[in-house]
Amino acid sequence: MRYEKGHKESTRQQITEVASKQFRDQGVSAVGLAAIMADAGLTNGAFYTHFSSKNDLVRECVEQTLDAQLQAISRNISEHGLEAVLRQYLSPSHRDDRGHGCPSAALLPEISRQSPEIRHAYTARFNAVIEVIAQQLPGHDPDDAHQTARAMFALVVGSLQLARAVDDPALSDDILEGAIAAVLRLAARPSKA
Amino acid sequence: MRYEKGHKESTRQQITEVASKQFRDQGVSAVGLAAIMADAGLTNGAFYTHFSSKNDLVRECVEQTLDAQLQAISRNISEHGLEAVLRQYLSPSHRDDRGHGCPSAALLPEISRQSPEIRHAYTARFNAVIEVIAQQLPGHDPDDAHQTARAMFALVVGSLQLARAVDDPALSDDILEGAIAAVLRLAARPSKA
DNA sequence: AATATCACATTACGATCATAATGCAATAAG
DNA sequence: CTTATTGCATTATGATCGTAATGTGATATT
Repeated sequence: MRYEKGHKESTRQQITEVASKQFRDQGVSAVGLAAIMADAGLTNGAFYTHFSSKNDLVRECVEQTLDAQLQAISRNISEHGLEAVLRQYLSPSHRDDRGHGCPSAALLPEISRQSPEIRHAYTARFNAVIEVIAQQLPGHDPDDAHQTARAMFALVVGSLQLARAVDDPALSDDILEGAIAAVLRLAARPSKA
Repeated sequence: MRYEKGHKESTRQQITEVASKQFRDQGVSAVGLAAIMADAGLTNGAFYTHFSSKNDLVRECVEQTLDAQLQAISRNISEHGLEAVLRQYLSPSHRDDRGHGCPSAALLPEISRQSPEIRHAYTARFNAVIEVIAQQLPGHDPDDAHQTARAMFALVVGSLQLARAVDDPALSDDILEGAIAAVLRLAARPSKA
C-alpha cells in the first residue's frame, strides 16, 4: 500500500470534480481523458483504477452534478423561495460560469446522445427536480403542476443556453430578463383552477 | 478541368448537407471530417478545396440550416398559423429526427463554444426568427412581443432537448404536450396590454 | 522487521483527429 | 488537336483519442 486509507476515494472524487467542470466547459466529447487526469494532478494510467471507461466517468459526473443541483435548489427554495432560485439561475454570473453551472444547460443535447444508463440516470434526476418545482405551484392541480414545472424548467434551460450562445451582451441580458418574466407568468395561479 | 461546370458547387453543397445532418445527429465535435467526406462520396483530400477548415464548414452548416429553418417557419406561419408551426416543432417526428431537425435544439450548447464568427452568424439568424414570431403576437407591445417571442423559442428548444434526453417515452410525449400548452399560454394576449 | 498490496507512473497500443503535400485524369480553353 | 486547368484521390503529417500492459515504491498488514 503506497497511499493512506482514504486516498483512493478522495482521488476519485477529485477526478469527477475536475471532469464535471471540463465537461460542462467544453462538452463531453471535446474533452479527453488525458486532459482530465492532468488537471487532477495525475497521469493517463491511473484512470482505469478508478473508472472502467469514459462512459462510466460521464455517468458519475452526470449523477453527481445533478444530485448536487437538486440539493441546492431544494435548500434555496425553502430558504428564499422559487422566484429567488429563478433569478439566480437566470443571472449573468450563472451564464458566465458554465463550468460550475447547470449540467442541463451545458450538456442537454449531448446527454440525449449518451448511453442508455446515462440517459436513465438523467431521467430520474430530472423527475426529482420537477417534483420540487411542482410543489411550488399551489394553484395548479397535480397533473398541471408537473406539466407546468417541466415547461418552466425547459424555459430556463433553453434561455440560459441562448444567453450563452448569442454574441450580443445586451441581447443576452434581455434574454435572461425576459425569461424571468415568462417563467413567472407560467408559475402564476391559472385564471380558472 | 476534370469535371463539368457546376460540379464543384454541387459537391460543396453535398458536403454541407451531409455535414449538417451528421453534426445534428452526433454533435459537432464528435464528427470527424473523414466521416463527412466518406458519407458525401469523397475522400479526405478533397475537403480543403471546398473549405479552409472545419470551423469554416461548421459556420456554413449553421448558416444554411438556420436560413432554411427561418424560411420554413415563415412560410408555414403564413400558410397555417403560429399554433400549427408550434405543434409541428414539438411533434414526436421532429423529436425522433434530430439529423434533419432544429439546429438550436441539436447544437445550442455547442454553438456557444464555437468561434466568434459562428456565434455571430447564429445571433443574426436567431434575431430573424424572433422577429417572425414576435409579429404573431398582436396583443403585446413591441418590446414585450420580442421578450415573449424569445421565451417561447427558448421553451420549445429546451422542451425538445428534454424530450430527446429522457429515456421514458411516455414522459417524453408529456414534455412535448406540456410545452405546447405552455407556449400557447405565453402567446396569449396579456390581461392588461 | 519482513512482506504483500495497490494507487499510481511510465509506456505503448491501434485508431482517429484536423490539416496538408503531391499526383492524376478528364474537361474546358486555346 | 493540343495544352492548361482543377476537382478529386492518394498518401502522409504530428497530435490526440480511449484503452491497457507493465513497472514501482511506500504503506498496511503480518
